[in-house]
Amino acid sequence: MAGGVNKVILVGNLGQDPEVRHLEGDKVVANVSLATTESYKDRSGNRVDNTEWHDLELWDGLAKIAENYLKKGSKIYVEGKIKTDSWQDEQGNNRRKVRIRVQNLTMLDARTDGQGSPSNSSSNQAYNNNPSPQQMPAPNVAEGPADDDDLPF
Amino acid sequence: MAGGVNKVILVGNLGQDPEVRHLEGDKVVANVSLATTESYKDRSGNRVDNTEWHDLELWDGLAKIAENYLKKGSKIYVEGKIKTDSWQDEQGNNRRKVRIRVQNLTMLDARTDGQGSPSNSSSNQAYNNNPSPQQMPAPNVAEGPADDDDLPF
Amino acid sequence: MAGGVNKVILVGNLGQDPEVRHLEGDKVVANVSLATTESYKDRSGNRVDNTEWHDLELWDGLAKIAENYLKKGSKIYVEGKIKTDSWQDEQGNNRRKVRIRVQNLTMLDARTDGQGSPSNSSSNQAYNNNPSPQQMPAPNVAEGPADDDDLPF
Amino acid sequence: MAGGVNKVILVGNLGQDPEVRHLEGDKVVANVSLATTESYKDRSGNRVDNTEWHDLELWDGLAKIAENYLKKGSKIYVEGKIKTDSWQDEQGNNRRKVRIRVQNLTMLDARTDGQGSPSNSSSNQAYNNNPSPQQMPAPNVAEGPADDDDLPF
DNA sequence: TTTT
DNA sequence: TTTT
Repeated sequence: MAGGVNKVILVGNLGQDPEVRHLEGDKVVANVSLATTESYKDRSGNRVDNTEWHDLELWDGLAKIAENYLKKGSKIYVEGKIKTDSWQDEQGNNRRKVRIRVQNLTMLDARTDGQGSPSNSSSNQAYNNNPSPQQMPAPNVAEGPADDDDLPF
Repeated sequence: MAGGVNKVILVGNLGQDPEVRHLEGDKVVANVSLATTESYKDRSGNRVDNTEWHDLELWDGLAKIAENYLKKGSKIYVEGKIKTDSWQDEQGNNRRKVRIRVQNLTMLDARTDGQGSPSNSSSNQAYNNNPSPQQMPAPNVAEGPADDDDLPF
Repeated sequence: MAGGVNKVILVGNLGQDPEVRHLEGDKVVANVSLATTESYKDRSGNRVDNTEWHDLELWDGLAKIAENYLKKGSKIYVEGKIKTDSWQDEQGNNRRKVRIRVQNLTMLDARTDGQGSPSNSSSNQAYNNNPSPQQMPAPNVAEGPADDDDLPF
Repeated sequence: MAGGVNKVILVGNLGQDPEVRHLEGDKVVANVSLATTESYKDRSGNRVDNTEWHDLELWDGLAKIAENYLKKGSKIYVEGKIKTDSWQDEQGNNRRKVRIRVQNLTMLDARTDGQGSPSNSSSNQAYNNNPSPQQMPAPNVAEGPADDDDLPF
């Protein structure tokens, strides 16, 4: 035993729409590719962008949030942990893939008009009284069982 | 460009002594393998330990700290960012390796008597010979130029 | 002495325009009031919002960023540390005020057209008048000396 | 509503034994005073220690951990959120107190001999085979209901 | 592959 | 005092 902390905090944009798989037993996984870009000036004073791509894995309630509210370009804050998957490929080589298992997600896009869903702009009234998934993103959601109650309304 | 945050926070123990290389131009790199262990009870009530290994990369002042004060078993707090190195191997395959570039390091071992180590690793010698309580290492060091002043005493 | 970590990570919106003071010797301070809102359902299933207000203190380069780019409503990510100011008030009572000393700031608003503001606050003027793609703000800025170079263009 | 992140990460030492209160309905609260010390050299090259004291509040399972395993001097990692309590004092003045509501706790002391309890040194073997509360701290515990199962053994 |  |  050792105790320990394994925590990742990212703010970035999705490079693609989430890939969501519904598994047996009501399990859901979403895979999300997230870019974090660092911007700095090099010695010559030129601005340089440096982008790191992160493979996120979301389960159950968080996966449903991803499925329903995230898409290519969405900006999110996530908290999670680093997790390395290991396996052997067809040639018998040991392979490893590092992923971020997401434990908390906050959407950072403005929601003034349905986040790119073309129609259905919804007033705040509508948000409180009459939410529907297409209109109302989940601002901050933690990992947990796959109840529909994980959806934020 | 996009702005973004790419932050990792780890608390764990070194699996091995740091590997330190002195490069030309006073540059120093240390590679450190850090274990973070998560402990939980499975459904049958048995305690299960789950260890994740992280490849840390430290430069310059932080690398010297690693060289002089860290060894197998040391417990540390680090803050850094995820960074993927990509290259082609001899067979022409694209390879990727995820590392944590360390930006801040705090030593968490008690320092009362040589961090508990009975024997005489050379780093420990230096550690034990020189310091008096008032001079003991400031266990929290940030990334920066490789001055000797990065050493905490 | 003990080593230690004192880190705060916040994502929220400014409740007011920043208050900026230019001090002697080129020092600049900005005070910013930041709301973080937590949203949950109570037992009766009603959505409840819980807002915490944080007093941020930014110095020099970060203060200039605040002065030039932030205003009431801006959404930001900040990293900093907790810091308690203590003093005696006029009645001789000991008073304490907790502030967040900001060390890193990332702007999270979309920047497509002047950050959504229709009118002409002077900071926004500067923001709108000047920029070409190469000059756009680098939304992620760390604490450091008060050079104009801390401004992201 | 707004989404938002309010996160605090601290590593430090208890200034006093925890103060624990058992409330009706099986609720338990622990108040803990935690010091985080920052160490740096001033312009004259003298080492300066700067200590910040944090008022932590732990509930239920975490409070029991505090009650059973923490004491003056213990080193811990905590994760939590900032939370301001407001009230009126006897003179009718508005008063505010900032506290850290702890959501995660990791004990960082070496466990070689009962964390300062003088006897009962326990090998790792003992840890795996035969743990008893006095010997075996809780390495990493998250906030949750007050089951005895929150105790780590 | 994102974002600006 | 923000935000939705």
